[in-house]
Amino acid sequence: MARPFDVRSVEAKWQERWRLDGTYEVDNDDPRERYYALCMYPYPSGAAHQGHVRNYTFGDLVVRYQTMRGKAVLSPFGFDSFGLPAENAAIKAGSHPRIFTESRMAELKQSVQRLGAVYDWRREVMSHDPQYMKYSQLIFLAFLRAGLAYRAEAPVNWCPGCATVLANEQVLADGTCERSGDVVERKNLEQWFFRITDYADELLNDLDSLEWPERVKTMQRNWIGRSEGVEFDLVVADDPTMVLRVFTTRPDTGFGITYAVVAPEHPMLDALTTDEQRPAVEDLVARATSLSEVERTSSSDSGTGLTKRGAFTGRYVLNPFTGESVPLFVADYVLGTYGTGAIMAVPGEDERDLAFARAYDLPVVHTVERPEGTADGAYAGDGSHINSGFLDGLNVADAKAAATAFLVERARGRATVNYRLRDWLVSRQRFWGCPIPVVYCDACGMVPVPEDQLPIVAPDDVVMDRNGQSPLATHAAFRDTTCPVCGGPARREADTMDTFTDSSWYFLRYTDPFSEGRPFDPAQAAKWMPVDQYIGGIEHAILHLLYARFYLKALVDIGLAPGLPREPFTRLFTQGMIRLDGSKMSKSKGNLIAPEQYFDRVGADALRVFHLFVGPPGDDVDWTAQTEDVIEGCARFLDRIYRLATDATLQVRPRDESLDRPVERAVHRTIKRVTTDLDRWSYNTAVAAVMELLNTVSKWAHDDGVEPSVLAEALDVMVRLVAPMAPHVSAEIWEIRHPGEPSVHAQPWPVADPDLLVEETLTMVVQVNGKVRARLEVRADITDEAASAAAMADETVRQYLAGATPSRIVARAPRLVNIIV
RNA sequence: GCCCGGAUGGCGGAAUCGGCAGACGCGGAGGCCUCAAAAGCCUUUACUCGAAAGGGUGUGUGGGUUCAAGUCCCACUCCGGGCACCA
Repeated sequence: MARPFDVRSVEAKWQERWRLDGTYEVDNDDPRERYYALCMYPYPSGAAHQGHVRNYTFGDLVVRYQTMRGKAVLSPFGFDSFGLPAENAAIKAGSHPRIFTESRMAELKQSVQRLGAVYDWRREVMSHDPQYMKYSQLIFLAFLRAGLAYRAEAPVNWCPGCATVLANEQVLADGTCERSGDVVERKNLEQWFFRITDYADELLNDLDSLEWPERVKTMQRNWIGRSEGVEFDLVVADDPTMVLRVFTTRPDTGFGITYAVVAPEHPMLDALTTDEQRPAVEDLVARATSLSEVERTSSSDSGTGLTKRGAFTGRYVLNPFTGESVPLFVADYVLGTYGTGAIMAVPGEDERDLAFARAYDLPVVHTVERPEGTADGAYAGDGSHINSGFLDGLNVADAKAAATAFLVERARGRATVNYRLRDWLVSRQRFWGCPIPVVYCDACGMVPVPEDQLPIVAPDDVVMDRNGQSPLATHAAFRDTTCPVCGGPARREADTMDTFTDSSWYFLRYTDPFSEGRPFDPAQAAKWMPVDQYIGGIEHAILHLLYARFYLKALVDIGLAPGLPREPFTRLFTQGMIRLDGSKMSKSKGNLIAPEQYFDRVGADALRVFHLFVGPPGDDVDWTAQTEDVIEGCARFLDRIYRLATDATLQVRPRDESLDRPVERAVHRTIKRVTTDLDRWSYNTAVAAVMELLNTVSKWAHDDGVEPSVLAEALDVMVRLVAPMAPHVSAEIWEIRHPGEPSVHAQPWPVADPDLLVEETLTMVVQVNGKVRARLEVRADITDEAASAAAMADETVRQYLAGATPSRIVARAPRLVNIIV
């Protein structure tokens, strides 16, 4: 393409100028209204790909737009620089993860700068920076003091081939290791946890106040999985001293209990098992625990989607409602980790219980009357109770209340709430992460590292091989230390923290990046928090966003963040993915389209406009053969603005109201459209609106000649409207048109003149029986009566009426009249 | 299996409150400029019947509400994403 200007040198020139000017560096005491715009900090996987480009294009548009609206915009950048890929690459190359990480950060930074995205680089944060680690560890210790961090045994994915722990995403759907192909086992290890479940209710309730996409809020609600129910005791039939605690959300169906189930992990299982049943039970337990979690839950059959495996324990328990003895089973469909690890089974109203009852030939009693024609499966809906003694005739809600009262009185029951959410397991048996700052002393036990000894940094001289243990566990100089309490020999914790802990507070460090002695000064953070606009991928809808919300609430509660809001991100926008040949574009899939070639060929501005224009920002983008053409079209659009705005050859003529007024109206309508579109995340239509304006102005200028003041106003507005979208070319045009004046990016955002938004006349549609038959030019303030009269008087309309008398006329002046005959 | 999205020309998409379906762009067709090409500019482009004037049809499918439905309601099909036995 022949361009009217040298894209590469123009873009390089402005990028250099923005860097030197520091326009987008903001101080915490800036007097302007504050705005915190944030893109999720990236894992440095190398040079940027189109997903990054899309993310930072949106983010930079927000930064530049809000700056033009007069705000002090905090726009920081940093790196989620700990993580597994760098560690694996280092193992493969026999190198150090820092080397990979730092070179990749440099590449990504370079791409981001060539995109023309502007940041306050003084505030850059990297999670592997010892200065950052120091405070990640300090927060951990604060959590520990506050009782929010604790140690417990937990099962991990253990690969016998690699002799190491795998992350869930490294375990394939068939339960094997993605690297070695070995069957992954479950193994119990002592692990660190954070008590996120203490915040379950608040995390759930506060979602209501957030301007987030509904589907993200729904995903978080489901993840937390609050359910109200009753806990009560089932008494063992032949030994009233033994009771089994169960949890149910359907106490009202209690008359339908025909058996009960304990989880294979249940602590009382051994005591509950009779000698003759012990072999069968042990067999079932061995099977359930030897399988990986994936395998245990993935086997299916066609009917219910699930195969239930169980064994009779030899015991019976008493149904508290009927006093009958029902058999007690162990089955792997009951989880040890949820509720009490044991259930009452009601196959009449629960699908899973029904599947088990059918497999083991257990009786089914219906306790809720089902509507006519309901399939003969388990019925979970509302209805009148039957076969239920004192509950008969009650609906589900009333029966629940009555049954709960009954259980509270007769079976040591209590109303309770359970959550699907579990505590956050933060231990990782990894090298390339933030070490957990505790030591183990033979005399004193677990001892926190004193804060003045932070940060605990992993040594550089480690051997990155794959012998199965974290390099930290075998590195004597790191491992062996002295106890801070008694001075005796001690071992350092060899595990590192989940990298989600790093990303749970980086946005706070940005507000006060040089803070010493504490993660951030709450007074400084309070100047910016909460983040006004957070932008990132939908893939972080649950974990990252939930953990970050938990962190801030906890930091406020334990005194590290007094005065801060309890929610970090007011508005969230989740951008769509870029897909190539139907699958997500990502480094791990190796299907990246590098932006560099576009920077060289068409320029960053054209690529930015493409990402804004191609479709709704929240939708996925398919990168296809046509994409190249669309990007060129975007470059063409920018070239046309450039040519028109710098064209000195246009014919000049005197002002003519009838020619110029429509152009002025178009300009101000466009200001209105673009402004509302930018505010409602409709970037594709905002670009389209500017394209339309360009077409209008361009046609007018060429057909009618130019009235200089109208043209100047139109062009200056247009350049300001595209400034957040295509910052380089707009800055260049502005400089040509206004030499010596402040940059377009320092100009105020245009404001629409309300007088020019009011239409004097417009086109009214006349329908006959709902079909459009005529269009009339009418005054904007026409009444319904006058509109109907005008419609009836129209010659074309009369032809369609063919003399018939309308039975009804619907008038919606000034838009439409519908004549019904 | 459950939950959440989505389906509109050849393609990406627009239609903010139930009121002109297809804005804007890509691609296609024709033309201007040129020795020629590239670039640029102009016209045209949902489908269909028709020589034209003009008519008919049309927003995944089938029903419904309404003067009027891409938009609201019911049932379904297909596609994408998330979660996988949460009692």
